[in-house]
Amino acid sequence: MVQKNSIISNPNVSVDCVVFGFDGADLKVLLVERYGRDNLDFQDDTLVLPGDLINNHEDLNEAASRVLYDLTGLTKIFLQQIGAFGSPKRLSKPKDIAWLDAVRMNPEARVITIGYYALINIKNYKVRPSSFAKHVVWRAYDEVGELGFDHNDILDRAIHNLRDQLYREPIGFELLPSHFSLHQLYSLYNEIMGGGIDRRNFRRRMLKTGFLKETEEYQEGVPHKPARLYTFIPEEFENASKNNFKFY
Amino acid sequence: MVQKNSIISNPNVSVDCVVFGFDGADLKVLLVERYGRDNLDFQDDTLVLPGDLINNHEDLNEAASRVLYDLTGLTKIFLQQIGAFGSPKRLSKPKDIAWLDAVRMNPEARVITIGYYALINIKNYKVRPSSFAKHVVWRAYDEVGELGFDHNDILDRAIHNLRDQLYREPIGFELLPSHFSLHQLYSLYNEIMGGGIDRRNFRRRMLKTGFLKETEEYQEGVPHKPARLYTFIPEEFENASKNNFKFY
DNA sequence: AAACTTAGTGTAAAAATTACACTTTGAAAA
DNA sequence: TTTTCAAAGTGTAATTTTTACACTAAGTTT
Repeated sequence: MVQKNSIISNPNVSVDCVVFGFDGADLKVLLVERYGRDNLDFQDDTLVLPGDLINNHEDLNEAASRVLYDLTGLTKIFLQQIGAFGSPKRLSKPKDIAWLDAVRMNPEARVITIGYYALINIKNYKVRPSSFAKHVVWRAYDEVGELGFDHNDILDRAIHNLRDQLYREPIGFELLPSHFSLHQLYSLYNEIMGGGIDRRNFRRRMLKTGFLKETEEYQEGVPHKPARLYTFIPEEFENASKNNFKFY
Repeated sequence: MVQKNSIISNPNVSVDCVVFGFDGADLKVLLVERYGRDNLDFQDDTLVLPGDLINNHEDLNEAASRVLYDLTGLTKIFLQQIGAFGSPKRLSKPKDIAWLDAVRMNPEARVITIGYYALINIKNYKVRPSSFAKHVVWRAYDEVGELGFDHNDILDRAIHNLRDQLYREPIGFELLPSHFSLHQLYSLYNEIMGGGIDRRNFRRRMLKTGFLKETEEYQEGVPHKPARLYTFIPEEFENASKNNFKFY
């Protein structure tokens, strides 16, 4: 168990965030263009998840929150840890090695990253004129290609955890405005879960949970019958439906 | 996102394992007495989860496997990551600080740990005459008291993940001998899930899954009708019951 | 006024879940 | 050898949950 005389060099530890948003039709992921730390001129066209090294005295969740704050200006973002990624072979793609070289990092250097996923209401997100706004891009989940480092692995775990959690906890609201139509909610579930949800059954089931409250507001500016807007009551979830919540 | 000129000192990274076993009645956890790295004489009576710092070039899972191998002599143990624990305040209990002092570690030093949980067949476990066998103890889950460091937090996450996974994947078999009675399996589920499972319904449901195969063996040495033994067929789970598996 | 588009609604059949008690079998005791 | 003991093994009916499915209502545009 103890490993007596081997020399252990401490790895760098970073956080990387999979930020999900929903535009009404597609599940989107926030990506950034890779840049060089202390060498900001260097840049390849590789997309990566937003992330950063953790600071001393910083909680892991705090580090993830900080990354999100820098990126969006938002605090109190829904955030969930999905695990640690630490294979020494994380950085093996030629482009990754070129990047390491450009930023003068030792390719042998070990980086462990803690993955998070976050849900944000895409409308609340404002490009930050400071920071890295100009390099930030929303990309449809289906169209995310190859990312740098091992970020596709992190994304895989993130979508898996998202589906898992969406199935069992009322977290979908994090992706929507505070007042939303049942159609918006339906589209969100149907999209994330991969389709096949019955519209009528979904509606009944959602309303039966008791944690949606109807408002007196209606959709505006649509060329057809406007839908009633609802709002989510977290307390009702906590109390009433003691974990019987389930969706498809 | 980038944090320009702050000095970042790399934390130590360790793995800690919650090793579960089942003795037929209780869910057990494997604990070790804390000792001092490079100072093996120092020891307090505090129990902790088995763990170690990761080596260079070692995958996180490899590190966890190594810890388990050192402890049990077993390879190919069921192992599941449960996440990273990295609050800078992890080491705040007086005893923990005394320990850090005794082993000459800087109390400011940052340690991030990756938690795992493992399932082993308690009968296969042999105390290793080398290593730390004399300090190893199986403790009933209900009777684990206060552990050192933040290991109670890790244990909480582990039991939560175990229940979650047991509910959805056929992992209970990892805790049993390869041939087992339905009663053993029932006790295991009932114990881990916190009781209340109907014996007859459980039996029917389990057999209906199709991934239990009956053998021609029977329980021996019991003072009553001996139960038939079954065995688990992983392939049947993979193919047939495409994720429809669910228990209580 | 007609056409278009999405909102909004109910029911019946099938499947899954739950609750529940007696008979069988082998070993041990009388 | 008979009785007793302890756990093994078995089935059904009621309830609940899930699924499949199509038409009317309402507001906007043409």
